[in-house]
Order: sequence, then structure tokens, then C-alpha cells
Amino acid sequence: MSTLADQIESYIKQLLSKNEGVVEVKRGDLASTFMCVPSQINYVLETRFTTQQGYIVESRRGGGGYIRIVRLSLADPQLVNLIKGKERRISRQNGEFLIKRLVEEEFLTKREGMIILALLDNSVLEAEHIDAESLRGAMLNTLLINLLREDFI
Amino acid sequence: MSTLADQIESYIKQLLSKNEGVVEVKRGDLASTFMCVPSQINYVLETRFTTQQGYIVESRRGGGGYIRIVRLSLADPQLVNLIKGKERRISRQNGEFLIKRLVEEEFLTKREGMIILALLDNSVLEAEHIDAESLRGAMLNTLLINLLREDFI
DNA sequence: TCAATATAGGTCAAAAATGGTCAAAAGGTG
DNA sequence: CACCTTTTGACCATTTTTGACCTATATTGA
Repeated sequence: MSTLADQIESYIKQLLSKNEGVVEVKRGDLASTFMCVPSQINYVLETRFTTQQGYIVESRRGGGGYIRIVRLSLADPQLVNLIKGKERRISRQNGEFLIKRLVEEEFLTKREGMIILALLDNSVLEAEHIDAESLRGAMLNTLLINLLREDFI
Repeated sequence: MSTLADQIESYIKQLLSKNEGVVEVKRGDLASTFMCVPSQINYVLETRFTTQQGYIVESRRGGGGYIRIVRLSLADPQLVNLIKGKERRISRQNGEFLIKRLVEEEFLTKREGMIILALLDNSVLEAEHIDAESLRGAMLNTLLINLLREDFI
């Protein structure tokens, strides 16, 4: 029950785990492995390995070309800023990306992630004349500050 | 006599029983099974699987799309009553009481409680032009309903 | 050296695969 | 008949898959 894109995504994430967060592949090889067109690989990278999701993708064309995918470490204090962007505002999708990532990195349990998403994702946030993105940004900001406190259990 | 809608309803409920309260189907497949138009499925979901009736329905479009129906667990009358009794609008203090209570009753861990409070107590909620109490009430409502999901880990 | 060729990866838009919405038509019921 | 529920279908939105065409880099051989 998962699309090809999902399979490729988890394959890459598996490789990342095995290789301390850095993976270098040939687009063509990967496409062959999954018996798909090469541009499918780009689709996966564009939808699942964006900066907002905490990854850096670099590549080179020509002979000896490659695609390198780097998972930013959460220890890298830049990550949260990267995901949040310079803005204080945060879209629903980016909020979701951030929480999912924190779960993947085991900063939050799956349950905690679900709880946070339930609170943030509320369509009520979208309703009325409130600036949902600012609110979400502020809430996540407070949450992160709290989570990072030494004494936060 | 039972309408087509009734038959689809009981079919889904049967699946839910067989699958511990979670079912994922393709709308098109289900429609084929019952030889009806796909929108008939939506009709059934809208009239028989609402939150009020104890279900959550999630879906995704596009390739690999699906409809997921999750049954809420009404097994715990204490939690159910808490939800029923909850006010629509919730003050900051009452929100705090509610969360503390849920922690004491062990519906939530202490950490989960702290996370929720960090999100709810945020002074941003009190910003102008926002009906903080309604927002808090709505957020808590969504949270509590999610706590009832049978697939809530 | 340098042009030709081979070997990569990139872009973009169309097609395919799903599900959603809404209103009209059809069917029941008091 | 008046009213409510169910059934249908035309049209819309989202996500994934595919392919034709484009660009960049390395290698080769005059």
C-alpha cells in the first residue's frame, strides 16, 4: 500500500541511517533499481528531501556525476532555524515537517508528535480571522524553547 | 430493507471489527465492490462515520490515495465523560486543570502534559483579535478526540 | 588544444491515478 | 403533495508517474 515514491524515500532514509546521514548515489542506478524513469528520483527528492524537511541535496552532472543527500543533524542548531526559515510564521506543512523530523530523531515520541499535530493542525487555527501561520510559529517556538530546557523532563 | 448506504456502512463496520478499529480502503475499489458511483462512498462517510458517531476519517488524493476510517474507543467512560462535559470555551486555568487531571489519571504522561501546556499557555493565544478561550477549547477538543483513537499508540 | 562524443543529471508539462464537492434526480413517507 | 434521504453524475483538486527535451562534465582522439 505504498507508492513507488514512498519506497524510494524509505530506501534513501535507510541508506542515510547506515551511513551517518550522508549518501551518494547515481540517479540512473537508483532509477534502475526501482525500474522507473530517472526523473522519478527527482520527484522523490523534491517532495521528501527538502531543506524544510532537514536535508541538503547536492549533485553533479556529467561523467562521474552523482546525487548526494545529507541529513542535517538536529544537534546542528541551525536546523530548527532552517526549517522555520527566517520568518516567525510557519505554514501548516512546515510545522508538520518539523514535528515529524523531531519524532524521527527521537526528540519526541510518536505519541507526543501526534499530540502536537493534533493541537497545531486544528482547522480552527485556520478559521476565523486569525493569522494561523504566526500563531503556529509562535506556538512551535515556545514549545521548542521548552523542549530544549535542561530541566524539561 | 436496507439501502445501499446501509450495506456499505455495515461492510465498513465489519472491516473495522476485523482490523482493530482501523480500515484503509480505496474509494474507487469500494465503489466497484458495491457497483455504485464513488461519491456514494462519501455520502456514507458523511452520514454514518462522523466524529459525533465515533469515527475519524482521513484521506489522501492522487496516486496511492486512500480513505482511512478510524474508530474511536468509547471503552473508557471516564475519558468520554470528560470530553462530553468539557466546555466549549476554556480559560487558561481550566485548560491547565484539565491537562493536570488527564496526567493524574494517566491518560497522558507528565511530559505530554508539559508539552500540551507549553502550546496552550502560550501568551500568543492571548493576543488581540483572538478569542483565546474558544481557540483553546477547540484545540483541546481535537486533542481529546485524538486521544480516543483506537490506533493511538 | 579542442571539437566531438559519451556520460551523467535537470526541467517541465502531460498523463494517470486517486479522492472531493455540489447540485440535480430519484425514491420514500407522513 | 411536501419533505427528507439516497443515488448519480458532471466537474474539480491533488499526487504520482512518465517521457521528451535540455544542460553540464569528462574523456577521447585528431
